[in-house]
Amino acid sequence: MDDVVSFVLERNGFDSLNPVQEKAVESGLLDGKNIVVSSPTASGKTLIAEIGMISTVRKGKKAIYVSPLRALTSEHYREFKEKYPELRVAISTGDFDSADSWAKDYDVIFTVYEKLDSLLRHGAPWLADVGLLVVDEVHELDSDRGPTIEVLLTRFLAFHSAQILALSATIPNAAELAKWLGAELVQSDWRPVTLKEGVLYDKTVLFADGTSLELDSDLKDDLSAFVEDTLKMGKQVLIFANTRKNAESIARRLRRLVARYARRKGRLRQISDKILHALESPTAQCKELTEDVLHGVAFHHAGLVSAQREAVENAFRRGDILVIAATPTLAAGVNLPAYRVLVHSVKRYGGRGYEDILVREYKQMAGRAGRPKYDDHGEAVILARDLSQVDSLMEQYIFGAPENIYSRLGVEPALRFHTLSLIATRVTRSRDSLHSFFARSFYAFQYGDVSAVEAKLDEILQWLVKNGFVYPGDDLRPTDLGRRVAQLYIDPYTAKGFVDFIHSPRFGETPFLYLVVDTQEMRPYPSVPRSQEGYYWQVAEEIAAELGIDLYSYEFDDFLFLNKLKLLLILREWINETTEDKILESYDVSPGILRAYVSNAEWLFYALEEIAKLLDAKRVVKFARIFQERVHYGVKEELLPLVRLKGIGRVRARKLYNAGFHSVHDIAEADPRVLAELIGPKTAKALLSQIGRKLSDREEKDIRTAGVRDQTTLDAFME
DNA sequence: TACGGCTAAGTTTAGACAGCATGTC
DNA sequence: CTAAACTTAGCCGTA
Repeated sequence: MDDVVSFVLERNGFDSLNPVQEKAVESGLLDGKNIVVSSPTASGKTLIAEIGMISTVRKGKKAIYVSPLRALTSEHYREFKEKYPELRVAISTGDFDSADSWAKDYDVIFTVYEKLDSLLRHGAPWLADVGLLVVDEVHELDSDRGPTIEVLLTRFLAFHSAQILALSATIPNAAELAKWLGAELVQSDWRPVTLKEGVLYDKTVLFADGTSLELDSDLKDDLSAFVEDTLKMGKQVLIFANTRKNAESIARRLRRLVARYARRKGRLRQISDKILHALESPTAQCKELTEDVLHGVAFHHAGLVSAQREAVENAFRRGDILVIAATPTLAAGVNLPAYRVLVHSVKRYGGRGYEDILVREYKQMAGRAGRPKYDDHGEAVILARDLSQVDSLMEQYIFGAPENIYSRLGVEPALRFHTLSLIATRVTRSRDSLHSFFARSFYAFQYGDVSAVEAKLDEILQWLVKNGFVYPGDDLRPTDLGRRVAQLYIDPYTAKGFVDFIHSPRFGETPFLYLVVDTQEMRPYPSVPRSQEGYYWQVAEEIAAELGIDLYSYEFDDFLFLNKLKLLLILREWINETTEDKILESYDVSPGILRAYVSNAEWLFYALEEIAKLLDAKRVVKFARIFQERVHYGVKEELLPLVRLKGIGRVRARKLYNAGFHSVHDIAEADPRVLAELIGPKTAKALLSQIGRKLSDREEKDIRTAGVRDQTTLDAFME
C-alpha cells in the first residue's frame, strides 16, 4: 500500500480504506488527477481529502480546503490539526484568521469559498504554490452562493495547475460535473452505518425495506410517541422543523416527556446557565432555551448566538441533551449525528408559497441518522399528515433520486460581482477574454449557448465603465475604485450607492444608517407584522424627511421600505445603547439575527470608509469610521475612547463615563479604588496597566480590598 | 357573568459568506 | 400569485 495512504490510515486509527476511499485512490488521487467524489454524508470523504492533502504537502506544495460554512471549516481545521500536529496548518475565515498574508508559511489552509475568492482578489502570491484545492460540498454550486464556487473552480481550471478534489453529496449528474472539471468520477452509495428510512403515521413507522415499527405509547401525537420510543431505547433524536417558531414549539412541547429520561441534571444546569448568560442580559428566547435544556431538550436555529449553538451541539454530542428540534441549519452544518432523525415536514416557505423541499435536502437531513461509533444502523423518518401521504412521501423522498445540480452563474448580480473581480485582478483584460472566461464555466458547459450571458456581460461592462469602476476602452483596466471595491467584497451596485452618497452626503445618524441598510448585503430584512404597519408608517414620515425621501411621490415604490426602516431603527437603538434584550423584545428579533445585522453593518461602514478615503471625502471618512466603531461596540460616540480599551465593552464604558471618566486621561488620573468599585478589582488593574500606569503596593492593596458592587446591566443607567 | 371549547379568519414563513484587527460581562 | 401551520377573534354554550 502507498506510503501516504497507510500513514493517513494510521493517524485515523483505521486498518483499511473503505470502498469509496479505495476508488478515489485508484482513480489517481495520489497522481494529481482531478477527482469528483459523489457519495452520502459520512461516507469517509474527509479521509480522501486528507490523503490528497498529505500527499500534496509531501510533494512540497500547499493544499487548500474550502467549505460553505465557517463552523464546518473550523471543525475540519481542528480535527486535521489534531491528527497532524507536525504540519503547519492555518485557518482563515471571517471570524478567525491565523493565515492570510503570512499564509506562505503554512502547508494546509482551511477556509470558506468567499474567503478564498477574496484571497484571489487580493492577489495573494502564495496561491501559486497551491498544489491541491479541496472543495467540500460542491453541490452547493446549485445555491445562491454557487456562482462563487463556480468562478473559483473556473479560475483554478484556467489559471492554476493545482489538482482539484471536489466532494459532493449524492447527485445524479456528478458525471457532468466531473467532465467539466476534467476529473475522474468516484460515485458510491456506501455508508459506514446503514440507514433505514421510513414514514411515520398513526403510531406506525413504515420502513422502505418493508419492515414496520409499532410505537407502543399512550401519547396521542405521533411525534411525541416517536420521541418516547427513541428515549426508551436510550437513544437520541434530531427533529427537523421548517420554521424557527416551529422548532421552538416542538422543543417546548417535549419538555415533560424528555425530562423523564434526562439524567445528568447537574450538567444540564451548567449548560443552561451558559445559554442564559450568553448575552449581556437574557432575552425571552434565551429563557425559553434555558428552560428546554433543563429538561434535556433544545431548539437550534439561526436565531441563536453562536455560543448558544455550540453549547447545544456539544451537549447533544456528549449525550446530555437528548432531543434537538432544529431548522435545516443543522442538516448542512457540523457533524452531529443521532440514532434517529425525524423530518417534521417536507414543505418549506419559499418564493411561491409552501413548496416541497428538494430530495437532496431531505437526504442531507436523513444522512444525520446513525452514529458510526455507537450504532450499527440509523433511522430517518418522515412525519406524514394523513394516510394518503404515506405512499407519496415514500415514493418522492425515500425512493426518489436527488435532483441534478445546475449552474446559477447566469444571474445578473453574480455576473456583475465577479466580472468586476476578474477585471480588477487582470484575469480578463478584454471583452473577448471575459467572454471566453465565462465560456469555460460550468454554466457554459451545461447550457452550451452563452449568447444570453454574453449580452448580459456586455451590459455589465458598460455599467462598470459608466460608474467609474473600469476605464473605458478595449483594454479592460480597473480604476482604483474598481480595484478597491473588488477587494472590499461588496456588490458593485452597493458601491455605486456609496459613491453617490459620498458626492452628496447628509451628515447624520439616520442617513448614514439608511445608506448601509439599503443594500443587498443587509438582506434579508426583518419582517414587519401587519398589525404594526401603521406604527411604522408614522415613524416613516419623520425618517423620510431626514432622508429627503418623498413618500408620496410617484417614484417612491419601495415595498421594502418599512422593513428597511425597522432595521434602521434596530441599529439606531443598538448604537444608542439600548440593551440587547430590550431591542430584541420591542422589535421581535432573535439574538443571532441581531448579531448578524450588527456585523454586516460594521463591515459595510468599513467599506464606506475605504471608498470615501479613495474619493478623498474626509468628512465622510470620519463619520463612517465613527459609525463603524459605534456599531461594533453598540455605543454612543462619547463612549468610543473608553470602549477602545481592552476589557471595556459598552456596559463598563457607560459605568465609567457616568462616574465622570470620559477619556483615557481621566482614567489615568483616577483613584484606583473608585475604578475597582466600578468595574471590579481585576478589570481595574488590567485597565490601568494597559494605559501604562504602574500601581504602588499601597494602591494594589487598596484595589483588592475595595468593595465590588454587583455588576449591573446597562439598563440601570439608561432610565 | 365568567369561562371553556370550538370554528373561522388572520398572520407568518430557513440559512449565513465577505473587510480588518483583536477580545464582553 | 402560490400554502401550511400556528395564533387570534368571535361565537356559542355551560356553570
